[in-house]
Amino acid sequence: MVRPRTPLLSRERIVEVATAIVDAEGLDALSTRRLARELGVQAPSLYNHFATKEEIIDAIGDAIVAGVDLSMLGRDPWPAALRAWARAYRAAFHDHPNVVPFLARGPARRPSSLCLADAVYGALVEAGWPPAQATRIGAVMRYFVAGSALGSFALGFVDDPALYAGDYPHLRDAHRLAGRHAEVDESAFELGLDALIDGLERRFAAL
Amino acid sequence: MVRPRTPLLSRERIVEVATAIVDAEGLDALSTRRLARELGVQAPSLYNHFATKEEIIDAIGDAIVAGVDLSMLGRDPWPAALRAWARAYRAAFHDHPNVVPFLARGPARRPSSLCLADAVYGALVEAGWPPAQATRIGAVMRYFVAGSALGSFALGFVDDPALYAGDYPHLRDAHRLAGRHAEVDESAFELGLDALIDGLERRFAAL
DNA sequence: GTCCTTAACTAACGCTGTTAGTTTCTAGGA
DNA sequence: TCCTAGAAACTAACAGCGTTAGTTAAGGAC
Repeated sequence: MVRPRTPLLSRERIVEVATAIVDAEGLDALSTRRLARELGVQAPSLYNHFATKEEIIDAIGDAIVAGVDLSMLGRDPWPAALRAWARAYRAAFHDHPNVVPFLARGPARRPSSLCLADAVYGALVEAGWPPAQATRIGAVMRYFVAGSALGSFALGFVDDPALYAGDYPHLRDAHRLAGRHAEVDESAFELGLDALIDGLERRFAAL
Repeated sequence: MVRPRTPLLSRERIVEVATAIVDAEGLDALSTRRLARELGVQAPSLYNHFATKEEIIDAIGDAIVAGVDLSMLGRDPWPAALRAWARAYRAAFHDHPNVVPFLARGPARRPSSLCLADAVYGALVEAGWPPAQATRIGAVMRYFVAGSALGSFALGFVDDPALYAGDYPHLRDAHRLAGRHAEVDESAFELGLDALIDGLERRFAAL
């Protein structure tokens, strides 16, 4: 087959199928040949639409971040806005955990990441935070949300009492965490978010 | 060359050289052939000491986490201990940023990670935190530290005013962040740590 | 109608992690 | 002291990887 009557590929379709593969089987499962096969095409054809495989993953990340709701920023009072936005941010990551290590790494030239940073920073400055502090709060929130999405804390513990019995006296019941990982991770996120915003509000009051 | 009189390889030596490669050139630069070459050996020889390449990276991670100071936990008052430990944890990650995406991912069967979890959880419970809360605080701290080590926030911004001028009204000065990334990331970490522990102390007082 | 660009192709490069099978040395037991 | 088992190196090879070069035909612009 040479140039078909209607194009077989588009950036959108490539990103869509690539996202499905990564979500289902992880970043390592995404190879150019595999992706091309699912698109009904040969691998080198992808290079008509993306310069490198990394650029494809970048586009996946951009699409995910673009889906984060930012409407509360600059509209609601900053503590409530920050809280709601952090939840939306985490939810977006949570739906695509396999992309998080890539997302959180490296410079974010991605347009939607910049848009997000702009909205958060802008909302904080308009609320009365000094610019230098607003920058740092943006960083803190990214640290916390990215860290919480990077991998389940609770799933880090294996459901096998024998593993902990001997050497780790305080982890006697840690094997039970795996079964309740969703609840544990969720409530830990909420606890951290509450404590963080609480601490920030006190600093804001003392400005 | 066949079996030499004294072994050329040992797990320690392999991990040492592998760590140097990853630190200097990133995870992608670590291939079995490259690692073997620097060890003066052929690639398959590595498989006499490790079952897979992943196991080698796991050992790198274990060595890094094993270097984190835990002595303050259970000795100092919990807020001070938590703060000092978080700094030590971050510093360990900071020295090996290329390993963080791997470290923070997946189940931590690594002995030193379990040892660390045991110490943090134990210190909190002994200080008077209810077990369920202690678990969540451990998770929160891992979220925050891992997120902060995963990638520089400030380096996410390129030192080029033109990139932000048009579309991102609040990021007019963002291009200056790159030049001060160490200071910005450090002070953001300290701000977040302060706010977080502040918020936790208030919750502790209200128990 | 001509010409340039686009989007597909085939063939190939050097690299990757890993396995199989071979060889030789070391360590331990009879 | 000899024998054996296992350890630790090797060579050769496999399938798959990302990517490039060069080819071909269709589409759109003048």
